[in-house]
Amino acid sequence: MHDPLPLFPGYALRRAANATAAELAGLLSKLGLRQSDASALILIGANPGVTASAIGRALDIQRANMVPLLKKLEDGGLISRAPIDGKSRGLDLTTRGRDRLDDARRVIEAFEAELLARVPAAHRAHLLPALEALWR
Amino acid sequence: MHDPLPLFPGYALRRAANATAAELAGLLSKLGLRQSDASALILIGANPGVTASAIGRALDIQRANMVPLLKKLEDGGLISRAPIDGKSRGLDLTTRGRDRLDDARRVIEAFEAELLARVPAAHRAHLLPALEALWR
DNA sequence: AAAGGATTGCTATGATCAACTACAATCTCT
DNA sequence: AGAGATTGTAGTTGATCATAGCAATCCTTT
Repeated sequence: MHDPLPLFPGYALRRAANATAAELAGLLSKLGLRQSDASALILIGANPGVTASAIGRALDIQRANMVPLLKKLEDGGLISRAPIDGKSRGLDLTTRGRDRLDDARRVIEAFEAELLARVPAAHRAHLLPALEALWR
Repeated sequence: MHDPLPLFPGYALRRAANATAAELAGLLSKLGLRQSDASALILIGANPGVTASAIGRALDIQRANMVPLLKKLEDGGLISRAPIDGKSRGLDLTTRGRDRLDDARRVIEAFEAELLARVPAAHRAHLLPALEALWR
């Protein structure tokens, strides 16, 4: 069957993203995390006391959709919230959350390394700059 | 706010794919098409008489989910189905479907060209090969 | 030619995810 | 003090995708 689609960079981009996202999701699910969970943990770990809104902005997740995400993390004992002022609450990792983040980071970094290894050496260094140009 | 995520190629890949997919979806919606619709039209146009299952395999869409997709295209008068044998039906573009495909192709090709133009020339030629290595 | 297994198209259902609206409380700027 | 923006939350909706099951048909092997 003749299939011209893979020649479109945009199509290849979507297929590659879907395929790799599915792989990573499978790995993270063993830790009980989705990608958005892991991303949030990473950001909270790197920015103790950050607000839910700020995380949402960084990850392009609507404020409203942060609610169930953070609730799950809190219910799982991974994060805690402490009032900053009357309306904002700062997010922090619990000890448990820090451990889980360490696990997730190991999984993610191994996976990212494996991704790069798939790319022929001649193209490898160009991937990230090219993607950033598309995104930002 | 400190955000280490964009340094991960896999993360940049997902963000770039989401951003560009949203842009393309906006363009195609003016034609009343989603990406999967347009992809199906392209494949049917390139392979007259192809079956629904074959399209699904090429696009990684489950057999069951092809049903409403093709139904919409047929209801819109873009494709027709003719029995191949007792159980398979061959898909073809109607005149209307061919016209719509031409429109879609123009939109997509202009968009793909614009995508490539965003990528600095030094990286441009490396993008497609790198993506294919990740995907296949 | 008969039979077992695979394929096709379809129905129906459920899970998941993200977008949206709306709202009250609070902050910030002038 | 007041206007406008921001924060967190609830609730709803729509789109997408996976799954399981089914009847009809096909293909291959014996």
